[in-house]
Amino acid sequence: MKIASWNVNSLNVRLPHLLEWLKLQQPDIVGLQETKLDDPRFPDDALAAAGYRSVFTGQKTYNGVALVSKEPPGDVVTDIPGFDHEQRRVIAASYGDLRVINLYVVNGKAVGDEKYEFKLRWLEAVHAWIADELARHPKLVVMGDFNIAPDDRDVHDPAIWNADSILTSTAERAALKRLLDLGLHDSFRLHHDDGGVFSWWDYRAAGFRRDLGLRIDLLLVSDALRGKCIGAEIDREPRTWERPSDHTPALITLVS
DNA sequence: ATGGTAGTCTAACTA
Repeated sequence: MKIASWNVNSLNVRLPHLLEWLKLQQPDIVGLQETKLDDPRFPDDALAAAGYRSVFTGQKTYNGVALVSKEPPGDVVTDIPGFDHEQRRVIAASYGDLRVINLYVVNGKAVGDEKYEFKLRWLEAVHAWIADELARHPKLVVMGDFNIAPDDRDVHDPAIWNADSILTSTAERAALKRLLDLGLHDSFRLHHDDGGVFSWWDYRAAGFRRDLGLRIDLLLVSDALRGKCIGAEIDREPRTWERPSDHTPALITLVS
């Protein structure tokens, strides 16, 4: 089965891209971030017509996450236990014995900013939640826009994206490592050692044309899924389409 | 060093 993560930066604008990509790739499960839609406006009818079930938790203008899938979801969670917050950034669901958590990690704005401090607190809460989920669901995928580039291979210029920069700072990377230390693996790195493969390019300064990107969209797989993850890719194509999201989909292939 | 773009919404915030 194929599982994907895509920050669509407004599902209202990007629905045609999503529908086209579902047709092309036929993924089984897709986690969306930054839908920027409140729940009554979520296009679940259009996705149902394309053969996909949807669960979602959204808000106007900002944030918003969803899971769309060919199989019906169960046991849906839309808040970090003990960390309820108005910002709609997490959704989890079960598909048989597979558990999927979809995250839109806080951006953080700049190192030292109050939003950065919130990012680190939020990641601590997510850590506790994932530890609990993993104890109950050995077959776990944690996907999303992590807003953290794991290491220097994942940035176009390590001099710019350094230990003091947002998305690459020491504390952010340490928080990601703490998640991985629970028994999760960056699926892309199970299959590729090369640098320069990115999932996000800034709209500004012709970032995509110049390939000034970062790899911040990740799918983490648990120990129990590690051997079943037979492929991990980033599909650059949707980023080449007209009026694209600034992110492009990341995906994995799992065998049962 | 600055500003560059996009989305939501028409002012300013977020990324």
